[in-house]
Amino acid sequence: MLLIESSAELEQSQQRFSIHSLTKSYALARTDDDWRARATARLNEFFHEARVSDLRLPEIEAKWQQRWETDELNVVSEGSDRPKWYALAMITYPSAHHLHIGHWYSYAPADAHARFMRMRGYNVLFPFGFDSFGLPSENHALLSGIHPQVSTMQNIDRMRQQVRAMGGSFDWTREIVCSDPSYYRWTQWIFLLMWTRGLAYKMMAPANWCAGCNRTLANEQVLDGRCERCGTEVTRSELEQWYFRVGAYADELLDFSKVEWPEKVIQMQRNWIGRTEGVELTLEAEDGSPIPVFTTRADLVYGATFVVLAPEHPLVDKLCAPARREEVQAYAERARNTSEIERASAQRDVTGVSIGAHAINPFNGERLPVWVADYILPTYGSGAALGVPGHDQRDFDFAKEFDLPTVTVVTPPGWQGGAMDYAYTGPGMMVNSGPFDGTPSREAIEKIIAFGEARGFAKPAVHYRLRDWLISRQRYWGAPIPIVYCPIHAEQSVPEDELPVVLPEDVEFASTGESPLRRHAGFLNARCPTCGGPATRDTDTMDTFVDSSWYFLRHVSPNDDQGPWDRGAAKHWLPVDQYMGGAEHAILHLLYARFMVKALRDAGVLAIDEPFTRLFSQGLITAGGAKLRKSTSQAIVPDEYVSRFGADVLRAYLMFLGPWEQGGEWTDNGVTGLLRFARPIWAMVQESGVRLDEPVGPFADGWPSSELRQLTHRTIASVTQSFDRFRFNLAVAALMSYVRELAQLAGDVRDTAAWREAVRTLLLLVAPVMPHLAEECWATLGGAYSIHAQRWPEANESLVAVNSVVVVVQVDGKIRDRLSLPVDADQETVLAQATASRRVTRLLEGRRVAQTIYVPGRVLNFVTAE
RNA sequence: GCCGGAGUGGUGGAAUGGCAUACACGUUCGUCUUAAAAACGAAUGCCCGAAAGGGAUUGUGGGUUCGAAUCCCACCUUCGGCACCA
Repeated sequence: MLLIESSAELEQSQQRFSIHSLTKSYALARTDDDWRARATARLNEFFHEARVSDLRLPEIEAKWQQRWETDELNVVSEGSDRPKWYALAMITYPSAHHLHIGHWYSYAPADAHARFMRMRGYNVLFPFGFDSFGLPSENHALLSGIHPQVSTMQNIDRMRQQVRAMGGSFDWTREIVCSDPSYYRWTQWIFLLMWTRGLAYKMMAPANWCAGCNRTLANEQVLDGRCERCGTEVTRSELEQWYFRVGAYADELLDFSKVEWPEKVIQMQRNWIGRTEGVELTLEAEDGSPIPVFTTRADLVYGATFVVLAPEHPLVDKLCAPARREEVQAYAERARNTSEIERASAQRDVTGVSIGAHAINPFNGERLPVWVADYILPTYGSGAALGVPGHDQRDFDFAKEFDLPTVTVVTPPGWQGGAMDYAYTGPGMMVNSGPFDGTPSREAIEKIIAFGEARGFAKPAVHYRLRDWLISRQRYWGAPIPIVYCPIHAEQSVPEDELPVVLPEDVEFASTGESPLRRHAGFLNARCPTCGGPATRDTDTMDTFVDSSWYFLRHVSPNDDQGPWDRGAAKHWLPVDQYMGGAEHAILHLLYARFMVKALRDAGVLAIDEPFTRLFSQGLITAGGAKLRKSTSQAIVPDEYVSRFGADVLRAYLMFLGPWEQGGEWTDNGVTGLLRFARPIWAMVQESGVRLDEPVGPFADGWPSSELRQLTHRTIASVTQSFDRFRFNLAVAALMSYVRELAQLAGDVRDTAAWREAVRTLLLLVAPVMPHLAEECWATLGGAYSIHAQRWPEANESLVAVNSVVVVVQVDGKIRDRLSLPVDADQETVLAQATASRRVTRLLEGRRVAQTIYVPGRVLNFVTAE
């Protein structure tokens, strides 16, 4: 007989329990028909009672919400000696007039997890904030005439109420509102710090302009050539704008060794940063001007037959032959005016113009014609590229269109030396490459770089797709950029003690969308901090992503007026231990926040490297297949469900829908199932006869006590593990099974210690999911207030351990019987029982058993010959 | 085109090398009711069968293994990210 697992592995496998095996073992061992029938009859009666008991969750919820608030139950204590846990759900944008089901989907599980961590003994900081600057409020003001300040604060009030009604255990004393001067004062302070350190700079550059919103956009805010907010085609316009030098941190931003994030998010950030290693070659134009070109394929340099510059390239003008000037300028003009979306959609249309100049390939001295073409982007690399039509499809198409020669320098498989009808991009042997002929192309890359480096026309170079973060917005409702312009002293920062630069309230919104700051004399006119003479303020405000890239730092000391955060508090609380939020912020917000933290660290005002140690990226909830976005306000209003079923039921339902990271489709089909879960808990508690202020007492041996205790402790293990892994759906499922089994057992175990333990445990395990119901039941049974301040139950390992197993008997891999055996049954016993099975012997009759496989505690497989 | 995730009953989902379909929703029948609703109970993935029982089954096709939803290869579908990026 072949024993698959060693005994050490067996031991391990017995201790290690999967959620599935626990679920399976829920079924009580006692299953004789007689007992089952009686239990069922009792159950019937009991659930009938449950109906009568008339659980009124909305009333209970209001009561406890009030009490928790009065008692400041959720206010975190600074002096605790418990380990700290900073849990944070992504800051909310209060553009909608109310919370929709998507907000609930984000906050309910986050809240449950924070509650779980509190009960596990952590001192949990769990604050809430509003990312309240931004375009929608301003656009709303244009239509309604209501000042953004007013509408924003109204929205915030409403949302605050709703979050409370949800039973969120947020610490409201640490709330922040980004549009409050006490907050944006420090946003401005951070801006100036960046400015001082050269990380904020002003530059004239083509910027993404959205005519719909009347503002510039960061690259990250342009989706498929359109504005992420209003869908208007983005055009490029030459503007002087403020940038944050994110690029300076590109390499460090690629280092994820200090975070435990989902691989998917890390991958997306890597893509976005887009680091490419290559080599920069310097070609020389015939007039002596150096033309740097970037390439990742140094092995192809001998295959270059032309050079292409971006239409915007500064050398175009200088090198252009007089005869071609007119045509080239027209082409460049056209390219500039072509929006991104057109440039992308005109996919295979190859366009370009020769500028009538030549550059020398330093490797072989060949004269290469110089062209401009819009497939070369001014912002990537040096804005110039070698055209290698033999080995690059775009170059190939280009050469074909304009009759430029093609040279093969890397042999394709089976190449006979003829002309190719496509570009070969794979590896091969070097040919037509002077001294490098016969070298495998992969090796040639390094050799050619070394060759060029030794002669001074090549140097290794790294390029990034990531570009600096454009933060200027030509709008009113944002944090003003604290810079003034003096005719004598030019750009000057507003002195720290004059911060914040406050947004004037008496403004008129122009229907054009032009920022009212530009025409507000009181705001515009300032004084030069150096000479005291008249100066003009910068009228741009900062991108709202600036506000949200540091708010988690402010939460540690939200009312500090000496600095953006208190050093001691920051040292204690940071970084955020568990960050939770939508996958749609995987790039923008998370990347900016990481950049900000690194920049602040290097400025010496912060001592952490990463803002968020753990990240949970939750999925989107959809309705009718469409995204529930704040912009498409076809929102489902949760308040209705709250008043009908109770917040606890809605919370539990959202957690039960499926894995949190996957998101899901909203339907109200299954809500009643969760009501059917809540009601028996309530009814059972009423009938339980348990007093929580009395000791549990000594446990009895034997049925039903020991059975019930096993059930209880396996449930503890399973629910705990599920919370740890953010599998809220499984936690709820385990609790549903537990309730059912308890109801069946109730009649047999009343007045036993095991029963008292079970009821107590049930309430504790339910508390994170249905905090109000749990608190109410806890109080009903005389438990010490509050259940949410109790310790999470510990699973007793010896009760969790499985003591009897079902061994599956297979014949040729097909299951033919199941044997119920003690967990320590030896092989002989198992084999004897298996061979005694009629179903097995029948199949083995007349066949020879060639091999017997036994996996202890799991499976016995008879493999027959022929 | 490149990178990554996903595909399991009528539906949401569970199981990550060893009992496929836990837990729910829905459906059918039943209890209660004058009736309906609600509530509760029983049955319920598919095919054959009155039943006992048997068979096929985790997007498709192949492979590895005593054993595959799970690992490998190819393909299909779908979602997300990147994309004239040199």
